Amino acid sequence: MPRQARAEATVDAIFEATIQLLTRAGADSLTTTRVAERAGVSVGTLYQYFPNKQALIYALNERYLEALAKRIEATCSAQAGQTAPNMLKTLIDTYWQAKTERPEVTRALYRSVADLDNSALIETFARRVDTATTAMFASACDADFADLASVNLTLVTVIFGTVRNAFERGLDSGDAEKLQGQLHLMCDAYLKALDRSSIAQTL
Amino acid sequence: MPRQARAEATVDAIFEATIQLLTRAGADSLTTTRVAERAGVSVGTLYQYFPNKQALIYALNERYLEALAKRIEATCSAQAGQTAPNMLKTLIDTYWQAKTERPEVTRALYRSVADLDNSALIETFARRVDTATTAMFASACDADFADLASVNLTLVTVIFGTVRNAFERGLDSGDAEKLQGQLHLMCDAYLKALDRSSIAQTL
Amino acid sequence: MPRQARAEATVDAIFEATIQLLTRAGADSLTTTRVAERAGVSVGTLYQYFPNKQALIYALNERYLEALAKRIEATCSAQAGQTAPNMLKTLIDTYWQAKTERPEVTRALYRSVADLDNSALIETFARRVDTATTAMFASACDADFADLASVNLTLVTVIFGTVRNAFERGLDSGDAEKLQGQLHLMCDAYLKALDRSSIAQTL
Amino acid sequence: MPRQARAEATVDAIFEATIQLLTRAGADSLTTTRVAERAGVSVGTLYQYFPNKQALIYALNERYLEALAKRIEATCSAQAGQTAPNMLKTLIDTYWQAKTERPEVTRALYRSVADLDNSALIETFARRVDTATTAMFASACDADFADLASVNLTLVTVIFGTVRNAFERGLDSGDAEKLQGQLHLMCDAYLKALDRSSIAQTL
DNA sequence: TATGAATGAGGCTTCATTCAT
DNA sequence: CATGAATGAAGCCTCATTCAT
Repeated sequence: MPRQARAEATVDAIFEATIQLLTRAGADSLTTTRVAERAGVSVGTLYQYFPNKQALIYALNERYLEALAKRIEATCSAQAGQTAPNMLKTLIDTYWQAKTERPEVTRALYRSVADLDNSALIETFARRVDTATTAMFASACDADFADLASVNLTLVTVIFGTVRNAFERGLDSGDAEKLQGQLHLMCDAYLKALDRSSIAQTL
Repeated sequence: MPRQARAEATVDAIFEATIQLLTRAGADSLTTTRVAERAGVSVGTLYQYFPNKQALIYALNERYLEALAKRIEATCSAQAGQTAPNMLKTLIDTYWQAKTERPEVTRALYRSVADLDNSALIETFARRVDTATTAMFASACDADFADLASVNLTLVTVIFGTVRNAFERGLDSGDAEKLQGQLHLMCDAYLKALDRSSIAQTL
Repeated sequence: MPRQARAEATVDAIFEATIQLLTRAGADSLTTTRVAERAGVSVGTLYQYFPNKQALIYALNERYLEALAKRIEATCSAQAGQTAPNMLKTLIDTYWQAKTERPEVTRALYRSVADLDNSALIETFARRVDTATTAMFASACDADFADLASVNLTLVTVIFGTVRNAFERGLDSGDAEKLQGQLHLMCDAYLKALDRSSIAQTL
Repeated sequence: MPRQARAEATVDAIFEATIQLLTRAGADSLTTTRVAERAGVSVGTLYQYFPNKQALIYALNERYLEALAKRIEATCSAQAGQTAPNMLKTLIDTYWQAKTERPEVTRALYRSVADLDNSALIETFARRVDTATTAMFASACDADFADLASVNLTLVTVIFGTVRNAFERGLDSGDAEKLQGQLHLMCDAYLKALDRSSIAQTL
């Protein structure tokens, strides 16, 4: 147990140090020596846990996406059986919150990814999220989607994309809040439009 | 003028070489020597045109965003006086097309930006686009927006964000097309919803 | 005794692992950790038996040379009182066989010696061999050497040197066999020439 | 010309520095930084001429063997048409001299080779030498070899091997001289023995 | 003005060795 | 006695940048 625990603590410290360096100074100042130093371990130790620098960055992103996916899955479970607008609202707010609560971390991770083949990571994340949100939307008490897959893809892509773009633009909090509101509105409108078109198809 | 022309050709060659390297092998293989080599000039010459490597990447992105902004501005001018749905459709398709027609270049530039303070670039780009799209929407023959700034911000952020996210997910062309259609639908629905709510407010 | 036995087994395992690594991958992949791993013990244990890496390699060579010396001594004892040509033949064949029967091991040891001050080892080995061969040649029933020391040095150096050089050239087995035959011939001729010159001197 | 000349001077300096380090301190103190330092250039420059450390050592050995091969070829040409014993004497003395005149260099190169796949080098060298010595022996005015290839291989292997072994044993100059004399004797005796056996075959 | 050899700081990584458990 | 995680000095190599030609 002490072994296991210590190892975990070490890895945590390394991750934390990585994020700190990434936020403080930018991706190019991220050296393995510096990470180890700030984490309070020797470089050798770092290399005992990560075979190389890329693996460290990869693992960091993996861990972040893992946490984010869990959070979204929790949100989706909690919303099972609710109305679609409620679901949307919760999904938007959760994701927005997640990306915004530690903006430097978010930015740091976006940057760290630059020289990394993270497509596998992204795909895994996307699949998990898609599964969760699809299940949620399927359980909506007030809607029945003709093409759930398509609707789900659209909503997820729009919401996630919008949040990222809002983030990158560096909107001030006023604009951000307004935008968040408008996004709610837009997604709701989309659902209603779908409803109408599906009724039209049914008739 | 021959001097001018030669210089321009050199700079073009350097940019092209940069993109090629970025495309072929990833950001970490982008060395000034390699860029110069592929551009058919010496490193010294490269440094005659760019004070350092960052400046080169910065200029490359600047040039790309400049072209993209011009394209969007042209689209907006061309759509002046049209119906809002038409405007939306054109805007979405233009942006989507621009990001998709040379996907490796798009990806390369996304990556190149990693260790660059490109916020000024982004801001300039955003301002130009906002001006153009705002003017366009203001000229719509079938709509009159109560809070044009807000609507504009929303649409631009949603559209650009969605396209980027779609791009990053690596959607296959079928899904991409579906998504593009749904995005049209969603934006239209948003406009209609605005209309109704504005009427409601007016009453 | 169980203690003793276990220790010996461990040391054997370490030696074996060392040779395997040396054989498989070349001297630069020979790390203490890797040796321990392959030997099925921990690095700590390895350091219980050898104060440092050099000592391990030194001991390995020592052991090899010890075995080789023993083998040569045995051959020499067995040949006591025989004819000189028989002695030569046996000496050549024994040494050739010893270096050839596990060529990768031979090569591995040659390589391992690179950054080692093995002159003491070599000298000890040389002295033992010289003693044994000198005694053997002195007992030849058909010869009486005027300058036994000189003859012995010559024969031993020529034989050992030739075998090593043949080994390094990577001769195919056909050439190797031919060469071995010629070496017999040459050594015999040498003895006869000595004989004649010694008779000449006597007259 | 100045460019070419400077480059050559630089490479020479690097080689010289490498040999110095190799002789002074042993193979494991041979670091690229140290080589560059002693050669009076920067590491970067070293790496402009040699892609990595191994390549440097390889090139050093290549150059040494090239020079040695040339020297042997010259000796062989000079001896064309002479008597076989003269040839032998010259060959032995040349090789002995070459290996002995700068013993630290010889030793250093023997060691440097440890973690290098120099089989190609050795083979090339062997082929060149074999060609030269074969031609020489074929031209002997007093001998006609039934199996020239075999005789040549034997003589070359014996001579080169003996010299190396003598070298490694660290013989004092008295013993060395004696041994050299005995080697002459032995080789001559070998030739005579061949002669007799060939006559025997002819009869 | 173009060239490209030279520079050298600094990054990544390995591995012999130690020592707390 | 054995273990193996931790250490950190030190090696190899890259690459942005300069400057003599």
